[in-house]
Amino acid sequence: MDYHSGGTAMERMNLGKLSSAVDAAAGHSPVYETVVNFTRELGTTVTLARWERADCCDSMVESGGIGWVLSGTVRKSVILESGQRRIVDLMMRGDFFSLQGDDPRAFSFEVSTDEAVTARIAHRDLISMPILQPELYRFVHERTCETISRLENHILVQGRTRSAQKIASYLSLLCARLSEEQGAAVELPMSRYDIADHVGLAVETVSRAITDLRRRGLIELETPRSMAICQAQKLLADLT
Amino acid sequence: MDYHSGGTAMERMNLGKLSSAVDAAAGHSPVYETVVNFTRELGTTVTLARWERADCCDSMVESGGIGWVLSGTVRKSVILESGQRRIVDLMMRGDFFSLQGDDPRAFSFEVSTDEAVTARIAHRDLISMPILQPELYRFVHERTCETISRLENHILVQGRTRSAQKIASYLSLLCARLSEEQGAAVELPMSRYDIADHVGLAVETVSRAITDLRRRGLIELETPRSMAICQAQKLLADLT
DNA sequence: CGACGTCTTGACCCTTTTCAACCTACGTGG
DNA sequence: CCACGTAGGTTGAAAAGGGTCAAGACGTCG
Repeated sequence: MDYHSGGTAMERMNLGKLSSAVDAAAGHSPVYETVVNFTRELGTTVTLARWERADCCDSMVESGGIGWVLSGTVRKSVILESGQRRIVDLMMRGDFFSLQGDDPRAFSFEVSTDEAVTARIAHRDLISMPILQPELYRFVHERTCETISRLENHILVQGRTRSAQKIASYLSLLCARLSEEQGAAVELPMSRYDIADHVGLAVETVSRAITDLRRRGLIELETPRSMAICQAQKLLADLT
Repeated sequence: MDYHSGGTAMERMNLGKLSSAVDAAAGHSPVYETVVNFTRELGTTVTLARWERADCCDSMVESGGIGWVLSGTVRKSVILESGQRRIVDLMMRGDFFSLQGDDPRAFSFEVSTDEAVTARIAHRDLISMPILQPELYRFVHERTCETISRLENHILVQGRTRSAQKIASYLSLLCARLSEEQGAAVELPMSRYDIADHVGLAVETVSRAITDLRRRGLIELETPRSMAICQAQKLLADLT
């Protein structure tokens, strides 16, 4: 077990503790189970870390390699020269992401839920993996392709020209990832500001679009953060 | 050598012919050399195909796996319910992309240059690769991560709020990928319509933005398709 | 309580979309 | 050879949409 040091408010974890972290993530999905198994099988190669809300996980990036999320939500963002923040990706339970230490774009990773547990393999360990653990390396590749799909989906969302379309398709995808059951209320792991910085709209526009969808009865908001999709088909179809 | 059948206007190729296809792609980059070597080393596992302008390369997708471009430009796109086309990714010499036969999003691949040469490994061969050819599989993973970077870059471009910013950052990235030398004139592998469908703007807005950049002296257009960036720094800095 | 962050709403202005026209290059067929 | 159609590109004017600025509501935490 490799104990990583240098995290800000991060708590070091070992594989024994993994179980509790995993149990905390309610509503296991089949894919998520395979990710947990993958993490266990890696043994000492993997580095676990537990983070709290708003923690900056930049210490992960240094050694390169790949990372994934076991619980909670982590966002990948960058600050532009203008001072604006852009969120590039949003990683939730089971999602993988690449860690490139030498990336000139200088992305940073932050936790947006109360807590989050991440795992990672350093670049040096990834190098020897195809020979030592070919099965596991294959799994890495599959998950990496899934990351590509996730990004492609987001490109399709961002490609929408009208704000209501953007928000509708964005929320559809987000809710589908957050909960298997259709129509269930989900706790959004991000603020309106986060959504705005992710889809490329002004906060006010995001707020207006969400209010609009609520008035039309396509979604329901118990609190601003707790959302349920009422008519999944219509939500997408109406706003073509 | 696996001869692929079922391509539309595709010409079957073998590895011997690869050399001529590769030589045709002028201005080799170090990364591209490694991709060519990778292709050669794969031997009979790889399937090559030569396509002509506007060819639809959907036959590639069926067997799943991964593909990459040896010369020319291929775009990955999808038709929305509304009939609009959205271009999700643009692959050029050396770029990899994932092929998922069972993808419900039903992407299609088209050649946008006079000709293009692609290579691919079927899913079934990819499965046995980590054990049989661990070195090469590692290379696949690296290139896949590069694909993630490419998509992330595009998400950043799409996140820009003003059209001049979008087009400026889009063209900067595009020209950097097309030519190593700064300020050289490049032949754009896509029409204004393609650009519009890729960044999420109306064609007219794209045309106006480009004209605007030309008037300001940031870019030069010999023909609408032949473009040179005059002031790379300023092109990006001005439009923050 | 007051300060703060989050979310919402309103009014106004600017940008982009839309619709229309026009231009050029190119290929086809009379 | 020229007329014609088509595809790609550009430009203009009106309409719609989103950004910006300003203000206020709400909950939480010290």
